[in-house]
Amino acid sequence: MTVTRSSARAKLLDAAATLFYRDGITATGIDRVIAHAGVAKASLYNNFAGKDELVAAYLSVRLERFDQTLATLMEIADPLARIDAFFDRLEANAASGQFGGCPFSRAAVEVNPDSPAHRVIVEFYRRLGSFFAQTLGVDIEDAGVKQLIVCYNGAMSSASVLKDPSLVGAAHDLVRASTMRR
Amino acid sequence: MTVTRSSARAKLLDAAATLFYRDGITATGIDRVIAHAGVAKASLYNNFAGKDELVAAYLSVRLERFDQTLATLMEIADPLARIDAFFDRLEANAASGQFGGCPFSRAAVEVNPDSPAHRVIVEFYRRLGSFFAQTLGVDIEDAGVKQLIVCYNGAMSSASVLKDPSLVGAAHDLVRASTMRR
DNA sequence: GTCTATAGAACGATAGAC
DNA sequence: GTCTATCGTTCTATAGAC
Repeated sequence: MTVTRSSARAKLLDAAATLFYRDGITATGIDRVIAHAGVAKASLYNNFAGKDELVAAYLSVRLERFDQTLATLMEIADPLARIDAFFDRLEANAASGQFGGCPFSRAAVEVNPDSPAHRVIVEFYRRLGSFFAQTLGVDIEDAGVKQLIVCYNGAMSSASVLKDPSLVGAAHDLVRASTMRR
Repeated sequence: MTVTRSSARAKLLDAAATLFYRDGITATGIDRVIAHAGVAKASLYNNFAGKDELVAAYLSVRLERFDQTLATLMEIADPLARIDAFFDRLEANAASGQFGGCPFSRAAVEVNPDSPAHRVIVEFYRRLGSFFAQTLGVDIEDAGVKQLIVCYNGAMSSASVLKDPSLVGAAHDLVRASTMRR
């Protein structure tokens, strides 16, 4: 069995999720990750090619979870109700204690553009745009999609920097009032 | 004249502005800053207490420039035209080659909350909110102000991450269509 | 002399890689 | 655990301006 092997990998991904998101990627050293995971340093390099790959894997886990959320939301038939539910989830997240904004846009500031992590970030925004486009029944290049992306990023960024969850509500109001909903 | 004195400091602030904004703060080492500025390492520590203070000074220069922009915009009497002009400037900036999003929200990801730089970031958002509140003729805690902050952050963040200036235009459309303008 | 500039060595700490 | 590289910082030593 490869129980130990997968366990070390899982513990590392768990520790990475907590530390990279809470303290930042560059500010979090390898030593801190393995200490928090409770594994040996060699276990990291057995499971990942290096820190860059660990960062990419951390974001991939986030992306998977995001996909599941989108799949759940797609079960809502009414487009307007679906978008409402999307921003309701955002508001709930922002109100939670560990909230620190969008993990992908946060990471985008810290990773360099040719990093494997950057590909995951781009993929996240592609899926976000695709979700909005499907819901609005328009092309992904549509202005309405762009407005929703602006509202998402604005909500996450503002609520995070100013530590004020009510800004997500402001973004939600903006979405309700905007032309894209007609 | 104290040409030499102010020159080293100015060169350092110039180099810091370029490198911190383009490559990120943590990714930019002291050695790279002084090499780009063409000054000695001691000159940095003669003019600034350390890297943290240099980062704070870099953001303070940005804040000063932002203040001048706001002062110019305040000369526009009509509130709606003033906000239009604000987002027009954003669009122009985003279309320029060196655009990399809001320097303050970018820095917020990299500096720790008790850093001197963080105080400058908070001050930036205070002045941005104050500008919007004055223009709308409402309190700084008003929902309309929050919506404008969301649009600003959403525009800067989206256009930067996705490298698509048209997202600033989408944010502008959102502002035009929103309830805050009635 | 005093001040600020220069170049560069060297410090301890910590990074990522193996 | 050990390697090497680099981080931010401090210090030595010297040159030029007022």
